[in-house]
Amino acid sequence: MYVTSPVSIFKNTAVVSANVGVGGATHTQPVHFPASHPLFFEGDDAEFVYEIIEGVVRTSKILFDGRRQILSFGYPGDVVGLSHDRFYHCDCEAVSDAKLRVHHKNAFSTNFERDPSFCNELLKYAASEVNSMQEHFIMLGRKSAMEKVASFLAALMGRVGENKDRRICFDIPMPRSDIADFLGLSHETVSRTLTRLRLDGVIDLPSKHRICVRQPATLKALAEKE
Amino acid sequence: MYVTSPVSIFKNTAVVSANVGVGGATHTQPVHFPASHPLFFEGDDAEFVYEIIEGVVRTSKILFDGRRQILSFGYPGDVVGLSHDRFYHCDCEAVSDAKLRVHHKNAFSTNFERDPSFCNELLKYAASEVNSMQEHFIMLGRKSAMEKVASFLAALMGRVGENKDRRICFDIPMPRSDIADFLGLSHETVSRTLTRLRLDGVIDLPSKHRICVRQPATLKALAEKE
DNA sequence: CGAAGTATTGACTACCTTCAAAAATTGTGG
DNA sequence: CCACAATTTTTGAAGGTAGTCAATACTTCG
Repeated sequence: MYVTSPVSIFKNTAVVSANVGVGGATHTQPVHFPASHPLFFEGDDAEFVYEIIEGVVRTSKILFDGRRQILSFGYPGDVVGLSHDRFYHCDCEAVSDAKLRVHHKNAFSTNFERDPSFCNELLKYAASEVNSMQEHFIMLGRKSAMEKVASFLAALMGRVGENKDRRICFDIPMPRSDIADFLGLSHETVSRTLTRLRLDGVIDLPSKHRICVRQPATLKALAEKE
Repeated sequence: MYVTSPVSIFKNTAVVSANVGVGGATHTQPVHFPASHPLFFEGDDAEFVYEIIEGVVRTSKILFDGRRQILSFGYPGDVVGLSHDRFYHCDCEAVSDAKLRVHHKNAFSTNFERDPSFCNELLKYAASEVNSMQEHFIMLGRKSAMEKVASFLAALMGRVGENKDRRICFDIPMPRSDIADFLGLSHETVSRTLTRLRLDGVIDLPSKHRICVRQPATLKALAEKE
């Protein structure tokens, strides 16, 4: 009935992200961005659109007193940096080392005129983007810490998880504080919740940046009910 | 630098809302919906798009156990019910008595093909919609109860406030529980926070559904810092 | 006027945050 | 390659903000 893909919370971007081919854009060489390197800042001239080839980026907004809300994690196939006006509306940095294809914004807008169906396609992605953001509203507004963390892990599991002897494993390239700022929690609470999941036998933590899910069904259940 | 309008949090809709003219649609008579009357439910066939002429509607999502997150309040000029697929992705009800113009979805999609600039226009609105939703992320994830309520009142003030002998007054058609579910709070906390604002002399509450702001500057300051 | 729904207020509780310190990991320069 | 510094993560203890439960007041509506 409800057709949101489990990975949707990772697709949000600067303004609109679209997991679509960038038809007609010049094929530039992917550019390497080292971990923590900024792509752009809020208020900058929105000159470029970034297509993520490899690695992970984060988009965020900062409040005057330093409080931060991470809006999205961008994974390969996602696009960040689209804007409805001249400016970027959030900060964006590489989480891990990343390879990005950099397109000039005009490569997009001229496409709209040449190819109306491309605009239509983008519009659909924008709509599903809005839809996935609405899911995140419930997460931020109405879920407990355990539900938030479990939802986050379950989504990552669905998107980048790989089967390894009965467990579903994946990397978590971002630090705990990023997860915290994405879920509206403190990094201590994220850490404590992960520990509890580990002690309960739901997950293993072979290293700080790697998670193996022993009980996927339990994790999914926790994502909706604690 | 940041070009979000202060009213933006009220524009979010079922999937995409657009405060734009519905060019080319047949001009049907506005239909009256009494207070609390549902427009559509999540999962329903997304047959119609609703243009709000008068009154207020709310869009929401319900969790399995009854927890609710209100996604948006729709005011005159807003459009609700657009979907990227065949189905609605949230519930929608009239908050107060409302007059709505009901368009068949085809009136929109055929427009895309006839008029590419209409699609482009819609895309821009979708992008600014995403932008305003991102503001709401910070609200839900990182703001205190006082900041949330103050932000909400400040936004309403900017959108529908009217000057009355040195105060800015406006109606609040929705019950406290709606405000609570929009801000991710309990209705008791909303009530307590309004009382505190009243005792502090920032607002008057001439009736349950009416607010007069005595100190607009203070209110705006509280919206960002408590 | 009485009933039902909504709003306010109070008391208590709990979840999460904050502050603090220790442990683990990562990075750097010799 | 190791030692040391810096950062990140974990864990602990204490406290606060907001939630829950409950009772009362207020509105609205039949």
